[in-house]
Amino acid sequence: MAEKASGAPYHPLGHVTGSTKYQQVVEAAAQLFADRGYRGTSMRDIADAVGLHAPSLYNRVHSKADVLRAIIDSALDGLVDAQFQAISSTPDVELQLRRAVEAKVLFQAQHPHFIRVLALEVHHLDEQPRGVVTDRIAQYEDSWLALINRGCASGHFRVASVELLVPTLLSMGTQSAAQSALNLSMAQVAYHFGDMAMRLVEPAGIPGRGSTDVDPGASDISRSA
Amino acid sequence: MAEKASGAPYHPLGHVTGSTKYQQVVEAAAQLFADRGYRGTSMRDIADAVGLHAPSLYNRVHSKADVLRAIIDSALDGLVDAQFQAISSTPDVELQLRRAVEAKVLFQAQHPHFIRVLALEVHHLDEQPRGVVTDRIAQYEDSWLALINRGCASGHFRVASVELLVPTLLSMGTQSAAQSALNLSMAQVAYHFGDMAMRLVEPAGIPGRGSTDVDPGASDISRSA
DNA sequence: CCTACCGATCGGTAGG
DNA sequence: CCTACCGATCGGTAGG
Repeated sequence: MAEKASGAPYHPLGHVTGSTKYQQVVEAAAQLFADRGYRGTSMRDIADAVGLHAPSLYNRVHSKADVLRAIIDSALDGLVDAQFQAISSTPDVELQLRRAVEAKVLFQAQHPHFIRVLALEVHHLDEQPRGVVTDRIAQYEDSWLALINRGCASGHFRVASVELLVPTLLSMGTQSAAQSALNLSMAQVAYHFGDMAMRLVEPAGIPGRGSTDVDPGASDISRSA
Repeated sequence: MAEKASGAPYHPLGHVTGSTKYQQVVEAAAQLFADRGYRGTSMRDIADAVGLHAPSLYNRVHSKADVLRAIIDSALDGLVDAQFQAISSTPDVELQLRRAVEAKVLFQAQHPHFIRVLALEVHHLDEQPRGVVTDRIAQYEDSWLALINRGCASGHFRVASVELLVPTLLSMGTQSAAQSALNLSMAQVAYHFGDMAMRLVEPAGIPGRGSTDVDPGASDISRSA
């Protein structure tokens, strides 16, 4: 899926602090894009970060856009893989959800720069590769939707709106800044988010309120503007 | 707080489709920054959007960075105001939380471009104004933390980690794309998110699991990388 | 609010 | 993997 220019072999999840120069370039770019944005980072910035001059970068990559594409593909590879492993690890839908959230939160904590670029910079891709990426993102979100729907169908989950729940689950643990300030391990953070997810799907619902009926007028607040 | 160059009066929440040319500039810039990013948008783009030539923009604003600052201030004004109104509307901490979530989700749905710029482009501000903005964001987040802590102290809420809950609450309804595809009104969407928030704080916890003890090893999943 | 224009920086190429 | 350099575009100014 991702492309490269020279002989460096591509490895989907190989950004565990890369050994090849290509991986070093992609990782340095991910950190810079995450900090300053895609348009706020020049090829000279990336070259400096890996100890090269800007024109020499083009022996490793085809273009700046290809570097962005490699980062986004890598991030998506990790998320999709984590989701696949969580779901295939057990037939228990509750355990699937808990493990899916934990695996996602852990991957996000381990690769915050890639995740941030995926979340913020997709719109800088050209139309064609952007379509491929957004299709893949849609597939990934559908796998979460299907997981929740399975749990609802089997009676293990009860949820007012699957379409509003899934984005909430997907946003969990996205801001790694606050987490690192806590005295919790990544595994503990992941576990807490798993707990929150289970709360959001539990069939018991909210005590003191019998159903999940929609009654928007019950607590409206008069707005100023 | 926000600045302007000419005689246009500044109005904190005045971006209800602006009447003055200054407001038109800020709103057009918000939409462009949200779509293409701050660095991906030129002053010429903004000028085109309001029917001016680029140099004429400087009769309305001091610089491109000032436009970004005005957008971010406006978004923060709206969030802070919504939070203040929700909390001061009732002494009931549960109702405070529900209304705070609803008001926040509603404001986000009404001003998606301003919210997106606030979330994505703060790092393009110069160090001094960025410090002011990040301080204000921290204050805003603290008001959520205090709200949850009040509920926990009074026994109305029970939560495993306030520090991990608050970011989850703050991320609710941030992606307005999925919401608009649903056949729900903004008020209904807000109500659903309010429900989710109440689920996350309810003292009953998760049935079938007695406590909120941390036991990260219970459901670990072997990772590939 | 316009035309004309500036210095700086950008992604990328030439040629070795 | 380097030096030298290109056309394009940027934020912003001059001067009226």
